Amino acid sequence: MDTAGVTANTMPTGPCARIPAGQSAFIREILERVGDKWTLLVIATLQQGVRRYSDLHHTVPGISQRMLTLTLRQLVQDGLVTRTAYAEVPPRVEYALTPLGISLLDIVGSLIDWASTHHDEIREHRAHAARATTKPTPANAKS
Amino acid sequence: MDTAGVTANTMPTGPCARIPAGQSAFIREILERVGDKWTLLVIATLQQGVRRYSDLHHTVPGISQRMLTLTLRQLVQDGLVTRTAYAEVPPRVEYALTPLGISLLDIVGSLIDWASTHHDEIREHRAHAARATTKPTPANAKS
DNA sequence: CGGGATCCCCTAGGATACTG
DNA sequence: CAGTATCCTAGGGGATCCCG
Repeated sequence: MDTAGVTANTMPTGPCARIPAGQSAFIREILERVGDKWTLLVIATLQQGVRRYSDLHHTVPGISQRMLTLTLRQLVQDGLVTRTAYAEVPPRVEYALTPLGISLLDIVGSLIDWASTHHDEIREHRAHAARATTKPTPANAKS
Repeated sequence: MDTAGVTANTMPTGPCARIPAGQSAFIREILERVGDKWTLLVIATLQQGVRRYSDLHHTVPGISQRMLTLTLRQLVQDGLVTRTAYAEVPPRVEYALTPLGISLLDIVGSLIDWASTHHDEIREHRAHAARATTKPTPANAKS
């Protein structure tokens, strides 16, 4: 039974409530930052502490040098990660999260949490989906 | 293997600690679900309550019919949104968040919060980026 | 009104090779 | 070791037309 909204869906007075227009910019921003294929994985790996390039390269499963470099560069540029290069004979470069990066990690944690909690539920839905389109009128047939 | 971990790497016996391998799957899953261009925007719009197709179409700025349809279909299939079609003369279809969708909205809220809090900070970093590569401070080594 | 079907373009991102 | 440069493809996603 859906009928009534779970959390009082009564918003007839205005076209917007909290997220639209103004906030869509933020959503865009977030997606451009962490919505790509590797950023979150790299950040998640860096949560364990300082990591070297080659270290990350084979810790993050399946990432190419190119993508690792690009991802790291963007993260550094955004101030989420620090890059420390040591001018040694065998070059050594270390990457680490900044406080800002760590603060993001917290949110990501929630996201992972959510996914691990509900992913059975979602998979189940996907499974026997393509079923009812939630017909409101059982008496009225529509193919 | 590495020197000293920042946050007590209590995982010396294995190559992975907490996020890698096992969790990367979840990250992947999340990104495939909400990492695309429109999903979060649609969900955010639906937080205001039941919405019709055409309603969404011009509430979400810049979305095409195609993308709206595809996004909604995926959301319905994943059980995040319900689709209710009324067999009327002028067709009417309403979309609404399921409890599952609402639970996700909560997390997204945190994400938006994070973005709105730190986006100045990030923009500032991006601005005068391309600067120092965080040299290991010749006078003092990194902590 | 609420989509489905098509065409087409653009860019994220993989593979490979080279350099300091 | 830690990248950079280049080439190339899959598919995300816009525009357009059509249909029930």
